[in-house]
Amino acid sequence: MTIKDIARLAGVSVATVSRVLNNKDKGVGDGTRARILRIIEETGYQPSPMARNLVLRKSRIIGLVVEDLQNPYYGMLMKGVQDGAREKGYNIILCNAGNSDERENHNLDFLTEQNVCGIIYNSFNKEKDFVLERIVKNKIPMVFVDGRGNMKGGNGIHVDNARAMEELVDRLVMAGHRTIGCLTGERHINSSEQRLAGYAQALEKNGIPLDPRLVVETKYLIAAGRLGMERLLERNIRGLTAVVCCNDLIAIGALECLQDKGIQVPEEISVTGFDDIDMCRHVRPRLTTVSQPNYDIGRVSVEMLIRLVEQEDRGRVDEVVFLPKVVVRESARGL
Amino acid sequence: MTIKDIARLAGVSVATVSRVLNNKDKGVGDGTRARILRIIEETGYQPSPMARNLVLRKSRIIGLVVEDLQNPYYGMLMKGVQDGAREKGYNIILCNAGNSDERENHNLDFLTEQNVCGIIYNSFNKEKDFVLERIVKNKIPMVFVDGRGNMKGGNGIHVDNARAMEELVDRLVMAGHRTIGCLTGERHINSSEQRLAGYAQALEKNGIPLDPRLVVETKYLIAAGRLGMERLLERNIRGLTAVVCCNDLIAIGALECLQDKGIQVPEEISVTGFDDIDMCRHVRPRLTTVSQPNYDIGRVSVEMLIRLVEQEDRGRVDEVVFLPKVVVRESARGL
DNA sequence: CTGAAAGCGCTTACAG
DNA sequence: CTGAAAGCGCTTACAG
Repeated sequence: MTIKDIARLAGVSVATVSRVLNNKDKGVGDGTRARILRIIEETGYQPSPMARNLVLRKSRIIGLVVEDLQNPYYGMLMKGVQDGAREKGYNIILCNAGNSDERENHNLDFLTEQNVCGIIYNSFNKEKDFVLERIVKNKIPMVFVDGRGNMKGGNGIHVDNARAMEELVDRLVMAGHRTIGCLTGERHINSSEQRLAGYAQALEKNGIPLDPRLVVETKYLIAAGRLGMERLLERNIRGLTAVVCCNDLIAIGALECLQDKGIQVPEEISVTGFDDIDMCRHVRPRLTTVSQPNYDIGRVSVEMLIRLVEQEDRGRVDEVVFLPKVVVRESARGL
Repeated sequence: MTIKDIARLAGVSVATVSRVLNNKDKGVGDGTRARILRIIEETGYQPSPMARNLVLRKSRIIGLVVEDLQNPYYGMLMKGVQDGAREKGYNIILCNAGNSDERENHNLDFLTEQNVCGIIYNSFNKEKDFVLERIVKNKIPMVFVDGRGNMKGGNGIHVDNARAMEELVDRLVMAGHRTIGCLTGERHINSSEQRLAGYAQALEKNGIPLDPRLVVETKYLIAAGRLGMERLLERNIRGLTAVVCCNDLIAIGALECLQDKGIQVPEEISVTGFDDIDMCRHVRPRLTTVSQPNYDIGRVSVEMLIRLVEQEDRGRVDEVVFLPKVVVRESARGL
């Protein structure tokens, strides 16, 4: 069943069918239009996206690159992106950024080969500027999710990581904590860097000097968080009563480490996370953390991208900033 | 950069370029081939998948339908499917089956409209036979993952849920448990039904009559597991020392319920899950469960599907059965 | 071994 | 308002 069949059935030319299909060019007689519509309905005809895309010289496929499919944080984001995309008739190709440049290059090859019409990039990692360059060179519209603040040339959704972390630490200080550790992700991960910056700002604001021994760099993984906490503990810092973690996975690892050592949370040490993944509600003590509207972030980013793709006004730079909010549960004392 | 440009640059016809691109029809002079290859290399030319698919009348897009994107169980599965697909140059369109028929129909519309070359279906739900019918009618090759045993006409990967659950319950009985509850998922979910069957078989095998009050139907969700456990407890069944759950989410809910009521796990009641999601290792006590090779399941299913798609021998029915294995952790006494 | 030509299913100026 | 025709970038008989 092709457009030709419909044309034949309706006794018109394919051009006319195409016109009603595209609903533009109002110039189609009401009678003709109705007849064609009825036939399309009856036959269940669906135009071939391949042919259409070929002539339009663009696909309706969006590339979505995330740092780690396994990170539960991405569930909602993906769902938001998908729902938004589907509503407008777009598809998603999902890519795992992983940690290697090779994989990253492979992803980009794949995406351009598939002729994606745009890319949503959520793996911002300062070491990966070559990615940015490649995409920009290819002139593929893109939106960065949670990239760094000054993504010149790219539109973006940002989460004000620094401010949220600052608020969290501020509240900790209000609650009487003075010696607060910080377990970060890898240095090249933007979100981690920003959260660390927020931590530093809060201390400064409260006139507490930042002791570098308080911060230890780990990775966004439970096992790494565990190790990080161990290392922090080994430093034997006097008066340590709280540690903020740059994501939930790290915090959960920290929790486990503390528990293994018989250190009470939050009585002896308070622990906080960031992201509010599902697990936060199910570990004990329940994790106090910072939540971001991930579903919305996903949705807004596709919408932004589609607007970009369809309007072709690629010059404009949009920016939407979300402010995450602190979710108080049980793992931090005094909040 | 199109095939025409390459042809011009190489001083040959597009037909020849196409031949070397497709690497078939050995009939291309060695010199010519080398020259063309070099030019392709130099220019970084990539053939348009749209054009190619149009003439070949098939896409290289695979539809992957899963029951619930949010269920952490799917992470690895998806990864396996993706890796397998990408290796062969296929794309994935991911769909959430959700619970409504409407959504399901919408998914199918979307997938056929996108002209997927095949479907991997992992949402088997007996109430959804209409889905099966639609797909079969459209003659789209598909493989069922963990569907029911007798998926006539469809190839499939099966997990021997019944046998694994039987083994688990068997071991529980060996360990001295005689009164074992069972928290199932919804009745129309195949995996749940099969796991329940395994439970029943183990009891029978051990000569323990099945008390229907011991089984309560819940859903594959933490909150539902909690409620289910509550209901089971309300029945005040004497001598209840263990409860097996048809998935990990339910088990985690059960754990929480028990904990709320101050009932010790596993000292007073043993609890087991199924699936071995990440969280199992991070709840306390760590959850004893049954693990499936999800990554492999994903990989094998794409490979199966691609073979099906490419060989066009759609008559043949393949079947691969995986046997999940029990993972002993802390939540069950005596294993 | 290689090329000219038709065709995949659509869209869109260009005429009328 | 409607149609004939060219063209999107490829593949594949059919000739030679």
